[in-house]
Amino acid sequence: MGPDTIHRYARVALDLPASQLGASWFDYALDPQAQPAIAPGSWVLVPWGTGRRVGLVVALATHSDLDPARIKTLIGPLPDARPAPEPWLKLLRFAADYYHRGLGEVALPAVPKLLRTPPAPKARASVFGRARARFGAGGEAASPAEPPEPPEPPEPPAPPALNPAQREALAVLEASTGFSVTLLHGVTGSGKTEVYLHWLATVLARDPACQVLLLVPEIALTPQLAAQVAARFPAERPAILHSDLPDGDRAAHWLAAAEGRARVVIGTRLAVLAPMPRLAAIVVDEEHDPSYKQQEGVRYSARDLAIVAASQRGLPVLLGSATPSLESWLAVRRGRYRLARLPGRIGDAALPELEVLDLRHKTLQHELAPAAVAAIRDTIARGEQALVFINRRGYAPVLGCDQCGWLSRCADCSAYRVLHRAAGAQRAGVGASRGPARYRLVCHHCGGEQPVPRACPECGNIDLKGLGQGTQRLEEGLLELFPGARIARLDRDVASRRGAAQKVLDAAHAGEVDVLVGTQMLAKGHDFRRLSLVVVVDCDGGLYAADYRAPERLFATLMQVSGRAGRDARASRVLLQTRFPEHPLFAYLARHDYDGFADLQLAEREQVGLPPWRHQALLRAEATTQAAALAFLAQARDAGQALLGDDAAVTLLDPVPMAMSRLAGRERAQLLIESDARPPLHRFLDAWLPRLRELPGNARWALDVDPAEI
DNA sequence: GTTAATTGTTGG
DNA sequence: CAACAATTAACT
Repeated sequence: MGPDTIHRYARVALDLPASQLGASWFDYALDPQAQPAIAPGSWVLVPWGTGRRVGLVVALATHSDLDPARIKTLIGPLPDARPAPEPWLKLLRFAADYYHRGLGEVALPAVPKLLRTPPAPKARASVFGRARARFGAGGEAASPAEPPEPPEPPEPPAPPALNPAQREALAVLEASTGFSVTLLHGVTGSGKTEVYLHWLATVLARDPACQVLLLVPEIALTPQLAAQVAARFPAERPAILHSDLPDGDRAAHWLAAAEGRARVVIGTRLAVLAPMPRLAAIVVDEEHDPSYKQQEGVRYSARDLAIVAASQRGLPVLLGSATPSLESWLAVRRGRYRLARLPGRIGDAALPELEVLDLRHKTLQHELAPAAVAAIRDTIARGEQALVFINRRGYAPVLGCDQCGWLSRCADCSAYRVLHRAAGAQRAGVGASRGPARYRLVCHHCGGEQPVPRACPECGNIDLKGLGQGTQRLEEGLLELFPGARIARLDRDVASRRGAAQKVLDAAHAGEVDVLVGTQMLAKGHDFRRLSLVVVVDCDGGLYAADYRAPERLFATLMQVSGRAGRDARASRVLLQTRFPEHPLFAYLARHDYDGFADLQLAEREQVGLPPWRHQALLRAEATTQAAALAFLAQARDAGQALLGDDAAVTLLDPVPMAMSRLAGRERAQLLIESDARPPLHRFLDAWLPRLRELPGNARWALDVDPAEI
């Protein structure tokens, strides 16, 4: 095609499920005279059905295979939007290929809703202008293509001195040029964040216009990190990106990242898909955390995409963790990633003593072993804090009738509805059936709620009992065991009220809490000064679970929650309650021996051919009946096997119902695809997916590459 | 014989 | 995916 080629059509990617649609872009007629501004990477408005949509131009073309009568005319460029930067498009193209989705499905959800909503025809000011004005002063005055004014070299406050291990890690990082992946393996409290900040300071100082990206696993960790960044780099205003941001803020911060005005971007997994034209370095904190894997829509791994982005752009990326993922650990063992270690805690702090409490043949009080009760009592008496960790929120995991065996099953899911005490309700008697208005049954999977039945629906028994322990009941039990102690609870229910979580944390930091009870939320990133005891109520969930990743996750969670103890040089203890004290996981944990545990897990997985040695994709299907879901997958497998012939590079397993086979009234099943190498797997998927569209039946399906939960 | 709910089709 | 049409189920 010469420079004079007349492009009559634009190929536009839209946010539509391309794999089931059979097209990853749509043709629109283009008037070359009227619209010279439209090129690949342009954001445009197009007519779609009765309305209009925002799309991304992926190519221009001289002709279309479509009947010209069906082709509509492109409305025009999206007012005030700047073209998508090429390095960003390159990452999106990779993600679309790798996860087998259309470019539009990847690109459009990566843009804040406010910026990709077609403006009302009579709109006066563009949302882009407003978003620019909202982040930082004066940024919107810069001419479009120009990089932002280089900020004055900041005068950073004297940063804390690094210990030898931190200095060595920093030296490893600073020695890197071009693409490299460094795994920073540092025990809890070893000062990983300080290494991040020192490293980013040198990167930012090298080029006054460059940008850095810091990924964290949880929204709750962003304010803390943003405050640290603001203190260290007073001249920079970090852009914050996560899904809980109000629409206006999200647009403003995203645009500041996209236009290079924000030099430091801090965010959760979705931040990896923010365009950053002058990106120079990436940090992925707690890289092992399962939250980096998106669990709906395009199921990408933000950690993996961060590494791809770094590789495409020739940048260094730093992965930090106390318990690295086995994927990263294997890459270190293979020499693909560098390893830097922080083996000890900073200052005088020692790692806590871990003890396993055998729950068998013990009389428990509120599911606590006598030794745990005694340890909590001693801790309170010394004026120190205890953390009691339990992974189930609510009052009791299930309501049951001991006359006939009835249990509070969810009508729409294969799960039990959890007994919850209503917010604000004070301690109410003992049994759940007393004071019916104070309690309700909640499904943690579909959100369905119902009042507690007055009597057993099966046999009419009045005396229904909450079985087992949740955070609410444990809080109640602790109040009973330690009258007068200040007890605070933190879980998703508490945190759902705006500011409530911060209030609990502030109180804990201020020393106004003796015992903290809670879930995962308490395990991550917090630095409680007076905390000298951690009790894990139940470790057994992950020990013999069906999911092969369960031990890895349990090890990481226990390490993380243990790490809350003894951060200020006090002697500290961690008590792990279990009915399987002989399980090898505990021995590694007690020795703080991540390497030993990881090597053992890797060896086990190699033997049975699981990731990270082999590669997987998962086809999920849902339908009104389990039979329909399974039938769809059986046809899919047959079609796939026909494509494969006797090629053994890819294995299709039998369709099976999912672990949670029924969710929100839909029956779900899955089909696992395995391969020793990625290329044949992806070649197969490319050939296979278009066929699935042709299959009869009304199952909904979606592919998950590198599934996290099986 | 109408309305509501569910399933299917279409979009460039 | 969302809008819309077509078909089926639920009712005074």
